[in-house]
Amino acid sequence: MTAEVKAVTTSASPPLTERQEARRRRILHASAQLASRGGFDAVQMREVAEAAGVALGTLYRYFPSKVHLLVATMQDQLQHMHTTLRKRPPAGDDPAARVAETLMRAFRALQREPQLADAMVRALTFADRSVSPEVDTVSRLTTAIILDAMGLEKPPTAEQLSAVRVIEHTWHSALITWLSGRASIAQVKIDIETVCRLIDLTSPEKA
Amino acid sequence: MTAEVKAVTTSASPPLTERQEARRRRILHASAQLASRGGFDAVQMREVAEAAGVALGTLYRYFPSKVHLLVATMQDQLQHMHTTLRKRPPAGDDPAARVAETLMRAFRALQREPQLADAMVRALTFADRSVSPEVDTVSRLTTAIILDAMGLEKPPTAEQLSAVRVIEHTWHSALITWLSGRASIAQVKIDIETVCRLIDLTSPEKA
DNA sequence: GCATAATGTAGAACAAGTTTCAGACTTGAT
DNA sequence: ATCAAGTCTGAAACTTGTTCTACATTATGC
Repeated sequence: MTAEVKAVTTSASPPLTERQEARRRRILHASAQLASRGGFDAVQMREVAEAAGVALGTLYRYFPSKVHLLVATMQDQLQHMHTTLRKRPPAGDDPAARVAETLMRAFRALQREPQLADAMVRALTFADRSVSPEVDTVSRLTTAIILDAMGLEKPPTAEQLSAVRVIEHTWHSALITWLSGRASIAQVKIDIETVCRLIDLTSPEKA
Repeated sequence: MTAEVKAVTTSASPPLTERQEARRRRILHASAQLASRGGFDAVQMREVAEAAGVALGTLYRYFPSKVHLLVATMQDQLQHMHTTLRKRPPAGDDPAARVAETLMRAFRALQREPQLADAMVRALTFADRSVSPEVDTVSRLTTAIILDAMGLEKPPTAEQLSAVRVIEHTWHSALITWLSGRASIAQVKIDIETVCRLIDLTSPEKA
């Protein structure tokens, strides 16, 4: 279980030495720490570097921009969440209910660290083309979590994958409206439940 | 038709003199111009001020941040689009098809100015709480466009409004994936069509 | 018309993300 | 053990969003 997670961490690129792995970890830790305090704005590159005990130039060698750093931080947090969620799979009867339950669980986790959520989600949606590979990794992780929650026996159909894409869209955008204070927690819940109905609509038995 | 649009432009706040209205318009024009060239990054406050022929301090009096400026720019563009769309309403048979058609039309309009779209959408999703009112206005405009496209005879049900919210979420998020090069135009089309199926699911006759 | 408050201007100053560079330290191959 | 290549450090410089200041212009109530 842990082994697989490791494999996803970062594909390709030359393997890091132990000291480098440790530096990378300190940086990500500092980033999450500062983000938890004051959100996106509180993650200041100079402060991250100092808190992690590396020079500013080194920080930029590991993460070529603030957005890269925060997206990597999100990757990191998502992996934790994925393994946590796997330990207690959702209990709903149908796939739609299970996905909704899983996403609401993730949402409650984010509510415990709203500032961290702010930093990560804002970075994710602000990311431009230069961050595409990293954002894609996050997206694949999210997809994996949702597919896991669906608990399908067979591989998903193209239609089901489309539904999952739309669920992801809704998830991200609903989070943003919540983080910027334009939607309540209750509203996000409704949005998630609404979009999850697409799963029933695309389940093979239906048609 | 034009009268109503005027009313939405900016609610409350003291009425502007003619010269002020003209300044505001020059600023928005400069903003859109620069955005069309190089997207979000190309909209530099000093350049906007110069192109609009106002002092930097004045620009900040009219729009308290770059994000405010770009969200206002989006408001402006959306209003154009709304009136344009109204002239030729979508022709589909059911509400879902009409909404999908309308959004695809809007999407094609954005494709003609991808850099401008980039600037506006990035600003919209990056906006923090201080921009909530303005972002909300954009959101209401978008909702209005979608409801228009549905062409309902009766006022929408709560369920239908939920569906519209989810459609909006998908619309924004799909745009972002397209703008950051992570999804093709075809993929966005599929996502829009997929989410629009929610409309059938929530139409009163169904239940 | 005039006093005055609000608005606009030019330009300096400040903050935080990013780049650059010279020199010290590690690492890996020989 | 040693040399070359690559990495890290510290510090300064540069960019662009934002704020501030001193002064000029405009609008408004009397």
